[in-house]
Amino acid sequence: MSRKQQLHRPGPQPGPPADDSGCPILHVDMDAFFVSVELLERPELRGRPVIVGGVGARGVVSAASYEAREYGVHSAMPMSRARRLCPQAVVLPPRHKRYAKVSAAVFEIFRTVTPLVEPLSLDEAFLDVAGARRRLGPPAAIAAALREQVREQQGITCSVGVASTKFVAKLASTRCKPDGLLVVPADGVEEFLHPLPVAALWGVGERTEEALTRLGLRTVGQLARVPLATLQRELGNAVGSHLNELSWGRDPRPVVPRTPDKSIGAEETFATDVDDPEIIRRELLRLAEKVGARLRASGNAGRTVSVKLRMANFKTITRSRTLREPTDLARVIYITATELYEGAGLERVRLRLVGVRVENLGPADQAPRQLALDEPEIGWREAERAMDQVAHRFGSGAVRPAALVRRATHGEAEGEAREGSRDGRDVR
DNA sequence: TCTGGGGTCCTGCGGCTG
DNA sequence: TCTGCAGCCGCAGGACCC
Repeated sequence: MSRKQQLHRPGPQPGPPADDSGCPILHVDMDAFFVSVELLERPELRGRPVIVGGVGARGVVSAASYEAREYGVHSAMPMSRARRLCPQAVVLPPRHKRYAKVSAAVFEIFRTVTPLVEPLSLDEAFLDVAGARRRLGPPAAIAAALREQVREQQGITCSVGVASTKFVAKLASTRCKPDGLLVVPADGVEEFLHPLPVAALWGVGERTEEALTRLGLRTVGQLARVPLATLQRELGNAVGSHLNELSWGRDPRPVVPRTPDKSIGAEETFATDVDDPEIIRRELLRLAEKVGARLRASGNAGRTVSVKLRMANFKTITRSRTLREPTDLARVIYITATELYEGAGLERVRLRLVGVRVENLGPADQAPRQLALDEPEIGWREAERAMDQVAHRFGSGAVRPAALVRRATHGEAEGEAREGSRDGRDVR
């Protein structure tokens, strides 16, 4: 579902089985995952162009069926453009909870093979099957069995790349989509990689591709032959050496089942641009509540609060502040975010997006905590935990700060209170 | 054409400190 | 006391990923 999938080409012709003896890494990627899940409940849409994505004025495509892709529709494309390219497409709003449920079931299947499962997103993961060979057979056989189980148990298809490294396995799965399996033998990595366009490499996005094109480099093979020092001079030390390594198929990263979160954030694009500071502040409050609740649910607290402000012309600025102590309290996050917003001097500027993020995370139970002089013994922390419990029992809208419910008390639907702020209307 | 929302990582700069 | 330097940290911006 990524931009990289536009690089997809038909896989190699069937032939004798490839040598998978040096290939313990599997990359499993669900095919058009969000669409596939929707089709489980709407089988009548099979074979038709289907798009899952934001249905608002500023939505983008989250996933497109292969039929829709034939019209040029792809993920991250503005929905307005997608509708123009494929007016007959059926457009469905995303249902992330539903996808998360199917994803969890698929990942359970993965874990019957190996505990070394590294999720990349809801719809893809790396598996290290080196330890499963004696029990389940060679990697290619394990991959085939996995694909079969996912199809049988969940009714959706996936593609699997089998290789010696994560990076090559990922390219292999992209290459054999949809519903495919591709083994890249350890001694065939260069032959596989070098004809590919440079944009196939991890870390080469639009900008880097432009820079490489300016250097006359279009394929991975061409890039591989450029001296390391030249790449580092043109792209920076880290990116230069990273691309040099990848171009030779070198990627020593192991499959890591769980990496701790480094930041937790939330952001919102308004349906129309907003220049009313009161509405912006209310949105910051809503986002701070959301981030605080997610921090507490994950058991984390963070020291750095940052806000993101995107103006009507798409210019984006961020402002951050590091606190003396880590926090997981929405109140602290909100106060800090508001001060950062006010300090940015954008109070009469039209904004299209605001975001709040907390970084420098660590376990909340190990965070030092000093009671402020004016803080009662039972204070905001306890109040917010009580809110968490109410939300857990009755749903996330059951209890909220007064500033976020005023409109609902005027006899309007709760959901509209939020939509109101997104519309840029004054909801005080 | 008109660009979501969740993240990670890198770079450059300036301030602080020993 | 002042200066130069290195290392660290905080901050801001940007590129990239799914």
